[in-house]
Amino acid sequence: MSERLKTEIKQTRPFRSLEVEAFLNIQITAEATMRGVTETLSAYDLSPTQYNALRILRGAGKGGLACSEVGERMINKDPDITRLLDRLEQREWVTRERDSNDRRVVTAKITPKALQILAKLDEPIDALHRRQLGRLGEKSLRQLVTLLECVREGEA
Amino acid sequence: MSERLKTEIKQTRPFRSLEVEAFLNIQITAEATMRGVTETLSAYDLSPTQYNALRILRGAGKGGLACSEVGERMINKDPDITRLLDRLEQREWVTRERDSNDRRVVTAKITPKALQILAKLDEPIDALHRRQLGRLGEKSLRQLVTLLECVREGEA
DNA sequence: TGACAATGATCGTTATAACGAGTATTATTC
DNA sequence: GAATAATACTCGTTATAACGATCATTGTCA
Repeated sequence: MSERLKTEIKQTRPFRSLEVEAFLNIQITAEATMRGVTETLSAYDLSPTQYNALRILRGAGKGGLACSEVGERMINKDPDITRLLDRLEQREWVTRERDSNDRRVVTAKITPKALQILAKLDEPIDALHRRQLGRLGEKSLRQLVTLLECVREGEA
Repeated sequence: MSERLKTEIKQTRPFRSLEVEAFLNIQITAEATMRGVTETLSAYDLSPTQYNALRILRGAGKGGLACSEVGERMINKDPDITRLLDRLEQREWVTRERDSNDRRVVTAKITPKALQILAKLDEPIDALHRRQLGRLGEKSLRQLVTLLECVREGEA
């Protein structure tokens, strides 16, 4: 961030406390780092939410995952997984079928077509993260991760 | 965050790199801390975006602020400030008028009604941030802020 | 076992976000 | 000083998100 903008933030947002400053910094940094990802994904007409869901399904492997499990693992808890998966199914990036054991459950699986797209995206996305965060070096990154995990401790 | 969930994240999202781990931690923490704010605001039927805009206009003082300036200072760069302000104006939280010097510019000002609501929200929101972040203590919070600012340095 | 609660997913509806195109006003350039 | 570009905002449209209500299936317990 430029000195100009940093100064402007301090001036226009007179922090009432260090906690508020930290909160805003988390939000702004999340937004700033996400923006690059969104731009990279736009080449494939893929939203961050959709990308997140596909990454989760890839991670789940061949067995697929129940819709509700996908929802729980999403970064932003989308309250309507059904229609998110509807859209992914329409594009043939996901298949769904009812579980035979528990017929309430619908299991979603990622298709080879989507796996190909994800494979193409891996390199650019990794490179982007290295550009955005690599500068900090291993020690600072570990520190950052630790601090952020500590923030979330209280939510349990 | 519970150990259970932390373990689950490591298992289900096998990080390809420390940078990816940091990126996801930033996103998840931003989402987690924002959730509480959203809940607090819901009592006043106020979205985080609207709240952010009102906070900016309060910070701008009596002179108000051009629509575009509001947009630039928003956390999430809403590409359609017009309709965001439309909705705030309908609820009589904002007034708008054309600048007489430069008639392209529309200046928005916060109303006393909105200032009252913000005043009521200040205490609960601050308390929330203290609950979420206060546990870290001053030293860790400063460290976190510094690290996050450092992440954004590269964006300039 | 039959009533009732809990779970998992879907769908109807409304509000908001996202993407472009369009309009009015001011600045620039030849 | 007329044509062009740049700026600041507005608006039409489509897609997505958010909020509830609903439905089918399974679990619980008297």
